Amino acid sequence: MTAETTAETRWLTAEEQCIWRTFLAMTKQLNSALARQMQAESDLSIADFEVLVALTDTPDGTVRCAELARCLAWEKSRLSHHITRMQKRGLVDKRACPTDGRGALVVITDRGRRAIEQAAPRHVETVRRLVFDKLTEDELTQLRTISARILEGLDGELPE
Amino acid sequence: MTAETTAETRWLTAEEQCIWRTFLAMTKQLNSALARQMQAESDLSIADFEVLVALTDTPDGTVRCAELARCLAWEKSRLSHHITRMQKRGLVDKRACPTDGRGALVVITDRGRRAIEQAAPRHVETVRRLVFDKLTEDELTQLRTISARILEGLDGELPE
DNA sequence: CTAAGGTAGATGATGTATCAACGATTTGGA
DNA sequence: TCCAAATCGTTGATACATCATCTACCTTAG
Repeated sequence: MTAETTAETRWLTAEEQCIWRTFLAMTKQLNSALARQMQAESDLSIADFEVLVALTDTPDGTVRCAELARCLAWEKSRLSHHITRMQKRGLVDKRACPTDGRGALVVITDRGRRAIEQAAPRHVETVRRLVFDKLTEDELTQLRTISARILEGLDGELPE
Repeated sequence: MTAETTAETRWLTAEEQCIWRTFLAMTKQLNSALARQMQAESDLSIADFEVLVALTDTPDGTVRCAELARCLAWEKSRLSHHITRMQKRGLVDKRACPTDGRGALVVITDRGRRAIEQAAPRHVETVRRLVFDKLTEDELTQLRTISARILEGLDGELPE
């Protein structure tokens, strides 16, 4: 219908389609399962968990918004909205930054600390059960190699 | 801090953490890259694409809502909302089901057909470039084995 | 010192996913 | 035959991600 300016499409073979569909189903269902588990057992989303992990990685549980956005690879807007919601739930708090009048500091609250201390072991246990316990040593090595190689090629595909 | 009712947590070793983080980063960035490509080149989301693929898999481009929801593994509510939006964009249409008064049929429109015929080759090309071209034959086989094994264990983790 | 340009974060609008509740219809068993 | 239960799809509420835009503040060239 439209002119093919590039070469003929290299469609996937039946074999390749099967691999691709299996891989997609696995990643999708694994993410769902991890999210469900954390929501059900700890009342946190994966995003909440990531924020809390980043905060507990520092000695005082305090991180600049910009730094947090960078290390989570989130848009600053997404972070801002998310922190607002987490603040309403009492998991984090916000403070003015003493060294930069534009800045804001995110601080983990006691409630936030209790939440992640309860969530972390259960999350790790789930990851172990669903992934690490299922694979042999060799397969884990293969998974790392494969993931790293694909990831490498994605660096050139950044959002502009 | 809280009583450990289960055994000690089997935390991930540094090695395991590295594998896990690499795997998570890969799947996340791969999904983003695929979504961005389809949005930029074909003005479709991955979800739109999946719906259109399911519709073109039938001879008349018509599928019952319930069947569509089942084969996409979507909630019926999500499908309903999504189809409404796709209908507004002229990609699909809805009809009453002649054999079941409760039912609804989703039909692909000419515009929807043109959209997927343009999108499909570009999507396949991207999948090839980002994944299949990056891996050896052996690695593809390994990826299938690994994905299948993890997926198998997830069947028991269905949403209730 | 001041004006220009950059950076930090907040906000509102839009599109999307999930959940609970609902009305309509079909189905299966008494 | 008739009613209760199950199924089908829709709707509204809520939560989340992204985009464009905005304000406040910092930095630096002049």
